[in-house]
Amino acid sequence: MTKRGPYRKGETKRAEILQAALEIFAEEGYRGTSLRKVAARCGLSLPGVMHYFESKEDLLVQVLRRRDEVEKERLAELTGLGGSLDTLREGMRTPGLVELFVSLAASAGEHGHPAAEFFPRRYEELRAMLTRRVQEAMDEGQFASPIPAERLAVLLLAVADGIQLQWLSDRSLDMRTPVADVLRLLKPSDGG
Amino acid sequence: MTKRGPYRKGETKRAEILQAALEIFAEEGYRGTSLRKVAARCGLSLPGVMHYFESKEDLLVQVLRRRDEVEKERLAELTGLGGSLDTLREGMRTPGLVELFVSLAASAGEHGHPAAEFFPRRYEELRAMLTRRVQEAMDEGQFASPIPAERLAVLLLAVADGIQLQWLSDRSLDMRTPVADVLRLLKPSDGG
DNA sequence: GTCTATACTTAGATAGAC
DNA sequence: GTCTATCTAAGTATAGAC
Repeated sequence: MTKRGPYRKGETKRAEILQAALEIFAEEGYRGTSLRKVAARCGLSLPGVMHYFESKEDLLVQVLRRRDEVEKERLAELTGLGGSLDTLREGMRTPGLVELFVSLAASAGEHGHPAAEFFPRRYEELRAMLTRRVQEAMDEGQFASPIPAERLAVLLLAVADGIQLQWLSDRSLDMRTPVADVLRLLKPSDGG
Repeated sequence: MTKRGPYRKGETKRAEILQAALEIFAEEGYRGTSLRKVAARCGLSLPGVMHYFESKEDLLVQVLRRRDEVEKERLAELTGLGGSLDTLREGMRTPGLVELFVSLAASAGEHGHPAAEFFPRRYEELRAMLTRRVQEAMDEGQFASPIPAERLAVLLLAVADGIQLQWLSDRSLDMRTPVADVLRLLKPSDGG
């Protein structure tokens, strides 16, 4: 039987385009990559690609969105906090994707920009998820701090994002260490 | 007497252009702002502006560079760690400048891009400065942690940067809290 | 609904005159 | 040092074939 149910017609093609874009961005960086190039890899013309997306920015955001969905599945399986934060970056280990992520994050404040819809929601969800896991860790006595879980979630997310910025400038930097370090600061045994 | 000494001819005009760019970016965001617009504010044509800069990206980076020099002077006056981290962001409190900063940081890994020269150096300097101040605080007993000062510097910088990413998506977020929170985690009295 | 061809518009870059 | 004119690349919009 042909694909029906949850998949509308054309969804498979759209996914194919996003996949092609993802690959090109990962290989050559997303800057200096025109949509015509993405189209060529799919054997399409530019308007052929634009049939599936409202604008270039829309396509870029959907690349991230797709990436996120894959991550989310993995995150759902995990319960640990360290693993969650690591997973947040694992899908972003290629420079091209990190560049795309950071660059679009810069547009999250522009009204009408697709990123302005994506990022606030994404951050909300991530903070909520992290807050739960921090709270769990505190309940279990793994963490101890007078700072409420919500604020620690903001803090942890900031570390995970911020280290990526530094990593773009210095790829020899290990991205796991800072995350591990904050978590260590939260361990009761490490207090003065 | 006319300006001589350390200032070459044309430096004043270059500064004027950077100032105009800074203002426009602060007012309207740097995206969607063409160089022709910047040129117009200076009473110049596009080539008139390009005479002073190798490319648009070059101009953008120099806007950040200029901003940084102003910050550095303030930073030199401070000795406290919290104040240093706060100052790092105060010059970046307008969304347009934060967007510019984040967006260019995304290009720091591209060889040949002006940002690839600016950001690694900037981060190096900031980490060195923060390392010194963290070490001082530890020596004075204000902080206590088995984690070495260098790594804490990376961590603190990540928090300061990362919170800006979240801020772009949610401007109601207070950027000082997370920085204050990490510093609090480092205080010996807060251990479990 | 899917896709091509074509044309439009903007923006950064460059050449050469003054 | 600055302009006019021009070039090129890229995103966008339209018309229409299938």
